[in-house]
Amino acid sequence: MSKVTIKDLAKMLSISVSTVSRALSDHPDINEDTRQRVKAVASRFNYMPNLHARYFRKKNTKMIALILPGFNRFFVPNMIEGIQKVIDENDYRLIIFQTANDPVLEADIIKYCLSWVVEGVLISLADNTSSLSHLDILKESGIPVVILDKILKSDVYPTVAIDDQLAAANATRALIGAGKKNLLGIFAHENVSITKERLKGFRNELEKHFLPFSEQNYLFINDISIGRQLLESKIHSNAFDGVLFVTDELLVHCYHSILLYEKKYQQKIGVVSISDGTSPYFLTPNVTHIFHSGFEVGKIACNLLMEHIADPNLNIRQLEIDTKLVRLGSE
Amino acid sequence: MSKVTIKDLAKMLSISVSTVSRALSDHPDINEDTRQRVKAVASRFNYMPNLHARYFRKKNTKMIALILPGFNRFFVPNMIEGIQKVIDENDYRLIIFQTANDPVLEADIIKYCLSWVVEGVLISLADNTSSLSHLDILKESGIPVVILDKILKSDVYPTVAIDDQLAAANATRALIGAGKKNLLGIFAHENVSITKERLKGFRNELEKHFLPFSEQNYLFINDISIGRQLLESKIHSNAFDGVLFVTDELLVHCYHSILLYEKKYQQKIGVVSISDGTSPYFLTPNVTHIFHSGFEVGKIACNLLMEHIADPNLNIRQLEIDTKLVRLGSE
DNA sequence: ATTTGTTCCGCAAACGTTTGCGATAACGTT
DNA sequence: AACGTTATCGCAAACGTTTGCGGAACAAAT
Repeated sequence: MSKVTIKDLAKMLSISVSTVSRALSDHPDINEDTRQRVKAVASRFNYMPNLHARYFRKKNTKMIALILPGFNRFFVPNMIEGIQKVIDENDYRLIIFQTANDPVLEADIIKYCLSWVVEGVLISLADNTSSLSHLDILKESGIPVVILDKILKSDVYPTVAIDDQLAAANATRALIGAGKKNLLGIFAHENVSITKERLKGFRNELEKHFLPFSEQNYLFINDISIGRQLLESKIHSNAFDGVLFVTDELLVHCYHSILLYEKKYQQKIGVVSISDGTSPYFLTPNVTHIFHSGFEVGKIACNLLMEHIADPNLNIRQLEIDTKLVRLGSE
Repeated sequence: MSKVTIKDLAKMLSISVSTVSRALSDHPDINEDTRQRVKAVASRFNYMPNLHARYFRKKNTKMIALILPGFNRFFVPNMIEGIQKVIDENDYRLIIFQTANDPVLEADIIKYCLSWVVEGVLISLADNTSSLSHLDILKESGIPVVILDKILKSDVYPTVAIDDQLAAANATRALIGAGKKNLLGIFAHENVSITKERLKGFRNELEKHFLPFSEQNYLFINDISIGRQLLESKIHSNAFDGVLFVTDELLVHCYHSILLYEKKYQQKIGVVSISDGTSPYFLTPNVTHIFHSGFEVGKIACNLLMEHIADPNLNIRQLEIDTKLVRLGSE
C-alpha cells in the first residue's frame, strides 16, 4: 500500500540500510552479488527513493526554477522546449512557476525558490517589474540567475534576449525596401523594455531614410483584448502603406483588421512582423517576418545558467540572439 | 551568504528550535512577545523554510503533478490556467512534467511522481499510450489520479474531457445546416481516442442525413508538418463544399490551403472547426466553430482531483464538458 | 608469524523541521 | 500551606537518505 523505503528493503534482505543505499547507487564497495539481490527486491517492490529526503540530506537538488509571466501561445512554448532540452542533457529537473505578470507575486515566487533549494533560476520578468532588487536574496544565497526574453539590462545578472533594436530596424527596412513610405508600428505594453527597444529601432530606421516619424506612426497596445479596435481607429486616421507588428500576439490578433481594411478600400498595405516563425504561415497571405527562435533563446539561456552553476565566479554577460529576415510576400 | 535555518535563528535568539518553529507557525503555546521577536529576526535575515526538510518530516507535501505530452499552443495553455486557479485556491503547488508524447517517458515520469511524494496526479496521455497499467503504482500507493483531455475510458480512473462524438456531430450539423452536401473531415493522429470519437460523430451525423461517407470523406494527419500537402492533394480529388477541422492545430496549419483553393477555383468551401476559441478569430474570414474551453477542462479536472484527495473512497466518474456552437460566418 | 592490503559491509551521525511530552514557573484556589 | 491550573518553553525523537569511518574477514606479501 504505502511507499516502501530503504529501511524496508534492508529489513527484507537482513542487511544494513547503508549497504542498500550503496548497492542502489552502484558504489564500488558493494559485492556484485548483493548488488543484484538488492536491485531485484527494489524493483520487485518498485522502490522509489524519497526525493525530499535525498535533497534534504544532500546539498545538490539538481533543480532549476523557471519563472514566467505566463504561458503565451507563441514564444514561450518554444522557449520551454529549448530549456527542457538542456535540462535533460545535464540531468537536471525543471520546475515552472507563473507570475501572472504580477511583480508582487514574482517576488514571492523568488523567495519560494529559496525554499525549494533550487540550484539556479531562469526568469522572464513581468511587464511592470522595474527593478531587480527582489533578485538579491538569490544572489546572497549564492544561487545563479539568468534573465531571459523579458529582461532588464543589468551588470549584476546575465541576460539572454534577441537584439530588439536591430530586429525592429531590420523589419522596418524590409518595408522600406518594398517601397513603403508611411509606416505604422504596432507595439505591446509601453512600459516593457522590449517595446522601448523595438520602438527605438523602428524610429532610427525611419529617420535614417528621412521618412516621417511622429506619434502618428506608432501605437501602444497595453491590453490585447482591445487591440483590434485601437488599430482600426488608428489606421483610418492616416494613409499608411505599411504596418509593422513587433510580436506574434499583436500580429495574429490584428492581421484580420488589416485584411478587412485592404478589402474595403481596395488598397494594399505591406505587413512585416517579428515572430518565432509559426503564425506567419497560418495567415493568408503568409507574413514576411524577422524570425527569432524561442527555442534558441531558451537553450542558450539555460546553457549559460549551467555555466554559472559550474563556475560561480563566471563574469556576467549580456547575450543577444541572432534574427533573420524571412520573406513570404506580405510586405 | 548561505541559507539561514531555524537553528541559526534559535542561536541568535538564545531560545530553542522548537520555540522558533512554533512561533513561526503561530502555535498558541508561544508568548505573543517572543512570537514577534522571532518573526522579526526571521524576516530580517529573510529566513525561508527548507521545503524538502518540511515535506520529508511531514506527510503532506501539498504538491500536485501535471503530466502533459507537451505544450501545444491552443488547448494546453488555457488548461494550465484552469488548473492553476484551483491549485491556488486550495493552497497546493503544481509541478509540470512533459512526456514529449513518449509512452516510455510517460511511465518513467509516473514513477518519478512517487519520488516526489505528490498528493495527486493530473495526466493527459501520450498519443500512443494504449493501456493504463503504468498508472497502477500510483493507485497502489494511494495517490489519486485524474486523466484529462487526452484520455482513455476506464472505470478505475476518473476522466475529464469534452464529449468528442457530440462536438463533432454538432460541427458537422452546422455545415449540413448551411447546405453543404459533400464534406471532408480533417482528423489528427489516427490512433488517439479523440480522433476515433470525433470521426464517429462525423460519420453518424452524415449518415443520419443520408450524405455520402466513405474513406474519400476523411483524412488522418499523423504528422502535422506534412498536413498541408496531404490536404491539398486530397481536396483536388473530389469536389468538396465543406470541411471540418477537428482541432485548432489542424485549422491554423491548413486554413491557408483552403483559402488558396477557393481563390484559384473561385468556389466557396464552408469551414467549421472544433476549437478553444482563440484561433478562429485570427483567421479571415473568422471561423465558425464548436467552442470547448480548455480552462474549464482544467478547472473541473483539478477540482475532481481535490475531491479524490479529500475522500479516497469517492466513486469514479467520467465527466464530459459542454461545448457550444459559435457562428462566425465561415460555414 | 607478522604485517600489509583488499574486499565488503555496518555503525552512527548528519541534513532542517515538526511535534509529543515533560518541565518550570507563576498564579489562583482551597 | 498544599494543590490544581495555566502559560510558556525545551528536550529529544522522528522522517529517509547519504557517507565518513571503522571493523571483520580473508588473501597476499614480507
